[in-house]
Amino acid sequence: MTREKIKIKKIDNATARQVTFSKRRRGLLKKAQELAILCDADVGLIVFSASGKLFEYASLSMCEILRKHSMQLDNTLKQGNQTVDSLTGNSRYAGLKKEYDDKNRQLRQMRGEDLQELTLEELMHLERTIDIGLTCVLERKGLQIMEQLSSLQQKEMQLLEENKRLKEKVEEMRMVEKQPLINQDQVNGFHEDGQCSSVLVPQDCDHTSDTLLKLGLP
Amino acid sequence: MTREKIKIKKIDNATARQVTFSKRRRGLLKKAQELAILCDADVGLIVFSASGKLFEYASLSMCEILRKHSMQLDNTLKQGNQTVDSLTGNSRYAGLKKEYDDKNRQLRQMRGEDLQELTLEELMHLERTIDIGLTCVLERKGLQIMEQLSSLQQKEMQLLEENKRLKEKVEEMRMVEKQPLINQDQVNGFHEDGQCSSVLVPQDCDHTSDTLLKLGLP
DNA sequence: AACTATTTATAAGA
DNA sequence: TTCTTATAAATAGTT
Repeated sequence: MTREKIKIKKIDNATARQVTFSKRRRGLLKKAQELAILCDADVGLIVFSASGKLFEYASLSMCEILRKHSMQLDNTLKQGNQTVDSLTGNSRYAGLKKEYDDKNRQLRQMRGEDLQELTLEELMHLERTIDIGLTCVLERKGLQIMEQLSSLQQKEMQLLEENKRLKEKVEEMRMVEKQPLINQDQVNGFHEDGQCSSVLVPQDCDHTSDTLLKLGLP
Repeated sequence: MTREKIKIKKIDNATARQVTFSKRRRGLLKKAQELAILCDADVGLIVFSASGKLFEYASLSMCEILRKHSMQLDNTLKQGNQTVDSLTGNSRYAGLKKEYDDKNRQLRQMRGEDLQELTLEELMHLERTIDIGLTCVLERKGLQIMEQLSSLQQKEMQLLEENKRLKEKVEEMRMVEKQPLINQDQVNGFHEDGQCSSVLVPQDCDHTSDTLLKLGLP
């Protein structure tokens, strides 16, 4: 539906997939609502993102929708079968355990463990998956590094400017110093070498330290 | 959305409402499916017509979707009283859910997704983990390939030997053939060109085919 | 997040 | 219901 027609299959690029998910999810929720209102229908829509986040729409409360739905199931199947009750009990744990084991196996295989059971074809697919992951991580790492670099450069500029200002101030005060009869070094916290103690610009120094800490640098 | 723009409110005319329901219901189900496929999401859609008829779409089974949905509710209500939880075994479930979410996140990050939240240090650690995994997979792939190669070479040796034996047999029989007065070609299934029909060595030929099949070769 | 060229979805009519 | 068609909406790729 747009710049280019697409095939309905899983979008490879993770970023594009995420963007499309956001757009289409909104569209789907809107259409669900419109159907409910226009046609006086009861609609329940549940969407989980790949990362497990939940989005939902329900024309009534979702509970009402699910109650009606399980009623229908009872009508259709009528045998003594899996009711919602049994799903909320122990079998629910078993189901999650199964999913957990599966994710755990996938994770271990991506780390190079438990590869014995895999065929050559599966190994090549795994290799490609890992390779894509590595590429993404390297790209993100590069971005992260560039961010920190530019942040540091900016900080450097600020410090240089501050330094310059301070030097000017020192120079200026030295000039003043030569005229009055009383030497005011002790009072103002300045010394002959031109460096400043923290007394004069405590805010700036503290801010600098904070920034470095935020950057995670020693 | 077409010949004329309409307001999103209940359609007065019952017939028009029914027609619109049919059309939009189909559209909604289609979009739900597309979202599930394109974005690797889990989607469950339940629609009741005003007359109470049920229509639904679920990317997994609807039971799975509803189980996941009730799982999420657990997360939201997590601070509820622990006594009831531990009595009903819910805390055990919640714990597993937490572990599951963690594994899932790790897996997604190894695939190069959800990297925004990571620090540079974490990214570098992730890179190393992936790199090690990739090395292991490549090593295992190499082993797998070598195994298949040596298996094929062994098979080749066997076939060459068999070939040699057969040729000797053919030669031998030709010699015999020259002495008797009666030409036995028809009877033994041999021809002048030295090739053998499957009649003479059916076992061997079958065994060969089996081996090739196990190797996954065409 | 905003833009826009296209594709889709669909309201009305047949 | 189904088909057609003019038009409104949704959205893929881009910035």
